[in-house]
Amino acid sequence: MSYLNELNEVQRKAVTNTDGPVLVVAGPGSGKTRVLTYRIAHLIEQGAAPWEILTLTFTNKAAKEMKKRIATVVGDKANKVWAGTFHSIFSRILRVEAEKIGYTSNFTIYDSDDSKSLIGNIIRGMGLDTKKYNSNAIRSRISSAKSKLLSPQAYANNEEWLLQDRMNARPMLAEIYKRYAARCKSAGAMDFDDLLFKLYELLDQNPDNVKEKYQQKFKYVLVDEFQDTNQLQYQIVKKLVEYEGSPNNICVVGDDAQSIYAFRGATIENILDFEKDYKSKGIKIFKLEQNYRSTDHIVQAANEVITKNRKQIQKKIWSDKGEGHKIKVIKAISDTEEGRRVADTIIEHKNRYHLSNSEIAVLYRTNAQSRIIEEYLRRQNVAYKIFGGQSFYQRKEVKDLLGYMRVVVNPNDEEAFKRVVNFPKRGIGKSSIDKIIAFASENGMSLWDSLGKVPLPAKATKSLGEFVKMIRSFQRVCETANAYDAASVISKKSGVTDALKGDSSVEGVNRLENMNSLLDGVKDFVDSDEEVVGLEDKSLASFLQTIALYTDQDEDKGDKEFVTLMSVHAAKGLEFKSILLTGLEENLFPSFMSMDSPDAIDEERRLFYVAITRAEQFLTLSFAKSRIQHGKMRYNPPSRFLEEISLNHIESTAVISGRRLSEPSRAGVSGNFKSNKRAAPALMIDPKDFQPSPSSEIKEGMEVLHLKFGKGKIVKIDGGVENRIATINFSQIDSPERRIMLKFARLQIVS
DNA sequence: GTTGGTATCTGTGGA
DNA sequence: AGATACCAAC
Repeated sequence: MSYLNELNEVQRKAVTNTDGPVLVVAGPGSGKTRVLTYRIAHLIEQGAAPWEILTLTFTNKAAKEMKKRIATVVGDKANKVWAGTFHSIFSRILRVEAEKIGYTSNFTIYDSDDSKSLIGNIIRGMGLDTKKYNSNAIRSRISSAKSKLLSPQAYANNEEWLLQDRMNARPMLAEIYKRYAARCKSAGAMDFDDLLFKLYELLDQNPDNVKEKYQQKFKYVLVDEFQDTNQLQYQIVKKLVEYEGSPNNICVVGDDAQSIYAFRGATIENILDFEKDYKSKGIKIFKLEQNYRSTDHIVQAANEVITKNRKQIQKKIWSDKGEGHKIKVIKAISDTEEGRRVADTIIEHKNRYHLSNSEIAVLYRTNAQSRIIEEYLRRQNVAYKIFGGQSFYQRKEVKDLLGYMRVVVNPNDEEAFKRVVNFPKRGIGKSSIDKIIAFASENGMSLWDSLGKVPLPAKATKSLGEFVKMIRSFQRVCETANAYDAASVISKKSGVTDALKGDSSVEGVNRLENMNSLLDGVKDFVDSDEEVVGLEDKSLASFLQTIALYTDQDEDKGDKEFVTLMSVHAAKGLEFKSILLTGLEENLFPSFMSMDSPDAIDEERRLFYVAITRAEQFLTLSFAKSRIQHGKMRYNPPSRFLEEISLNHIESTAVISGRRLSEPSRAGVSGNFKSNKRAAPALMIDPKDFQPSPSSEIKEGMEVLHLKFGKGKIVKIDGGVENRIATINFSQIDSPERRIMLKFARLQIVS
């Protein structure tokens, strides 16, 4: 058991206390994954059967990584451990038990686009105002209802929720939820929340004692990232663990300070309550506070920031890695300058500290920020890879081909049916489809089953007949063929690839390539000999269920060296020698969505905490004074989180672009990063009196007004047509001569 | 039913 | 800015 020697004392206790309930509070970089994997390995070494161990994670990647590390201790047996995401493990169980809840095992998984589209359809079908009933808002409301265990019936009887809906002028929400659930059911589809909710219902209703079956099967239950679970997930876990005579072998691992998924129903109360819930069962609690990842300036900055939050489990992370480098702050004038300077910093890190690309990551709050960074990395010839954002599976052409596969596997799948029934065009238009939908939902049937029962124009009837025939022929292929052979036939005969072959534009070629990559993906799935418990066949149905829950960061890095670009959310659980965290501005990070809620701000702060604790040695924080957001120039002040780090952790007296940052601002706010007089003078002009002129009208010699710099005279204009730069002499400020990009400038012509 | 255009709005994170 | 929704003309 040499692996026990690789652990510190607390870690070792967390690994070897295998019986009864255990809570491991694990700070960032404290060896959490090591504890979890060694604990599982230890269980197996002590005689537990691998298939009796259930380990729930949030990403496929985490599960995969864990299995790999378990295998280094116990060998191939590791593959028999049930380790996976909540969604993937539960969908495997539901596939087996589908008949018990009125589904078939080839049910479809609706992604959020499918859900949104179906909800939009229902709203329009009910004749409701699509502005009041915004399908995204409705979808997230339904999602949060499910995550709080509210079925449509329970919702309709819940005064609190109904009242909230009335106050939001959306009294029909309960009805929409009811219809949505019914439509999913007749389509043989489950959305992401259903994968949890239906399992809960299955265990709760317990047909054929299915609950006992799984209680007995899973002797040990482990949950990673417990702070990100929602009520529903916790209740399911409890159902599996709690029964008469249960040993309560449940181990949850998490860090309340890293809870960043409240927006999808996660509740920090789960980890806060866990202790209480299992006190009488002899819970043991272990706190991992030593950070093995980062040097001290980074660790202390993180501690400082997180103390500003109100609710938390007391703990203080520490490191013995030495002081390390101070945190560097980049203050950029614009988002493009930020991109340029981020790229410069990366070059510097590579040259001066000999970091390789793979040791560097650029993080941002929103995926939309990646574009500018990308541009400057390309200019500097730095290899990079963007994670997240629009995923491969959300591209139109990929969805089209997937749509065919889905209809073949489950012809009741309404969203897939709508997508492909008239693609390529075969003369089945909106009105025909609307008629079918109306008939189907009135009779509680699927669209597919309604075909032939609805009178349609002759042309539509004929094409629909051919469509049905084609799908049936694909289904026959599927009876014997594996996923790849079936997918190849479908892609050829359905006409989706032919529709693209004529398109020789760059995008067209790209689309065809994407479709081919999808086919390659099917092939990989078929050829892979990796053993996954609960997933034993290579059918098309099996492929679809796998990829529905498959996400972005699964692809291996390969041997290519690149700088990683990703959102802060996506970076959770990862670490890099150098982290560049960008866009630290109010309304961006913290997000504007969080501005009116202290709880939401706390969550943003935890997100910031997650971001900075990814860094091992170098942390660079950047913000831009101006940035194009949603097509408009925005001027956001520096993020409050920057202010929350004390200056002694920040590099070189905080001189940034030649100006001291630490001068107190005029308003008397003791902010380190609040603008001071020289950096950005207070407004000289009342915005009410200010009307910017179109930049195209600005010419040399004119007198103009600037909100902050006051009156100025245009000395000269140079630069290209698209990028005219004016040199302006502002007589009212200290250093009067300024060079201003006209396309960004807001100037009012005086004369 | 299809096509192409304009108007509108929304606007984070992700299984 | 970009996607989507809607509308008018073919």
